[in-house]
Amino acid sequence: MSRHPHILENRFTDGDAQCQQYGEVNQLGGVFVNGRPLPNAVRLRIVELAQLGIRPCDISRQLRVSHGCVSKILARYHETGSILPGAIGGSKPRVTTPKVVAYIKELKQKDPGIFAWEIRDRLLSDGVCDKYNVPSVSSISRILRNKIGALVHHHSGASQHPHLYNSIYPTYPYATAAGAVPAKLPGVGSPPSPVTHCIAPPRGPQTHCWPSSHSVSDILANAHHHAAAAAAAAATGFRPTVQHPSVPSTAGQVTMAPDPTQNYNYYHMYLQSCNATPAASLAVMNGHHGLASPATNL
DNA sequence: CGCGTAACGGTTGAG
DNA sequence: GCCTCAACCGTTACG
Repeated sequence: MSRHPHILENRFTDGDAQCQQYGEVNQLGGVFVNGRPLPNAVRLRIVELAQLGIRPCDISRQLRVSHGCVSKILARYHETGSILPGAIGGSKPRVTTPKVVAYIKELKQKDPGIFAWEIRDRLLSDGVCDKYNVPSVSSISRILRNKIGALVHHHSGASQHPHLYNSIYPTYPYATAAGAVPAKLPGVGSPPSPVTHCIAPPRGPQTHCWPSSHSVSDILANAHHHAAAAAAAAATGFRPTVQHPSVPSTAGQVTMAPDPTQNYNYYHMYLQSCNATPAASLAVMNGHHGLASPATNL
C-alpha cells in the first residue's frame, strides 16, 4: 500500500494501533498513532482515574493524552458505558434490506395504489423499520420501480436470508454506535447500559454474536496491555498502576497508588504491546489462549 | 484555567 | 485487486 509500507508490516488484521511501532508525539509528549484508537489500557486508565475523582485536565497531563480525547472518552463512557472505540471502517448497512423490500412488495401487492409515503408510514407503524432505518420515500419509490419486479421473478430474496439483517437493524441507531460495543468496566462506576458480553457489532451483517474485528482484539488485547504495562513498570521502576480489568477494584478502592502528579507515560504500553508476536495476537484474537477472555468480563 | 467541540488529517473496511 | 465512501480515530485550536 502506498500509505505507510513500514507500518503495514507491523499491523495485524484489525487496527491495533498498539501493534504499530510508528507513532507521533502530541503536544503533551504522549505517543499516539494518527487515525487509530488509543490502546485499551490507556482508555481504561482514563476512566479509572476519572472514577477516582481526578480532573480530566489532570488525567490529560498524567497520561499525556489530549484533553479533547480524554473528554471524548469520558463522555462516551458516561453515555454508553463503553470504553471501547467505535467500529472503524466499513459501510453503512443499507436500509433497503431484503426484509424491507419484501414487506414493501407485500404492501404494494395488497394495495397497488398505495403511495410511497404510505408505505413508509406502514414500515414504521408495523415495526418493520424504526425511524433510524426506515427508507426514504424516494428510496421506496426506487424500490417499487426497480426491485419489486425483479423480486417477483426471484421469488423474494428476503425469504432466502431472512436472518441476515434482522439481528442488526433493531440496533441500527448509529448515534450510539459505540454503545453497541460496550466493554463494560466492572467495578468502575455504574455505566448506564448494562450489557452482556454478547457484543453486538455496530454494523455489518454478522449473524453471530461477535464484536467487530477490532473490538475483539481491543478487548482481548487488554490482557496484553496490562501484562505489558506491569512488565514495563517493573522494568522501569514504575509503579504498576494498571490493573487487570477482570480483577477490578471496586469503585472506591482502586489501588492505583500513584500520586497524580507523577508523569505517567504510557509509551511503554505502546512499546510493550508491540512486542506481542503476530501469532500470539492472532491466537488471542481467535480465543486460542489460556486466558479467560477479558471480553467476557468487561 | 478547565472543558466542550469543530476542524483536520489520518485509518479502516464493506460494498 | 483496486477504488470509493462513510464510518471512526486523536490532536489541535478555538470559544
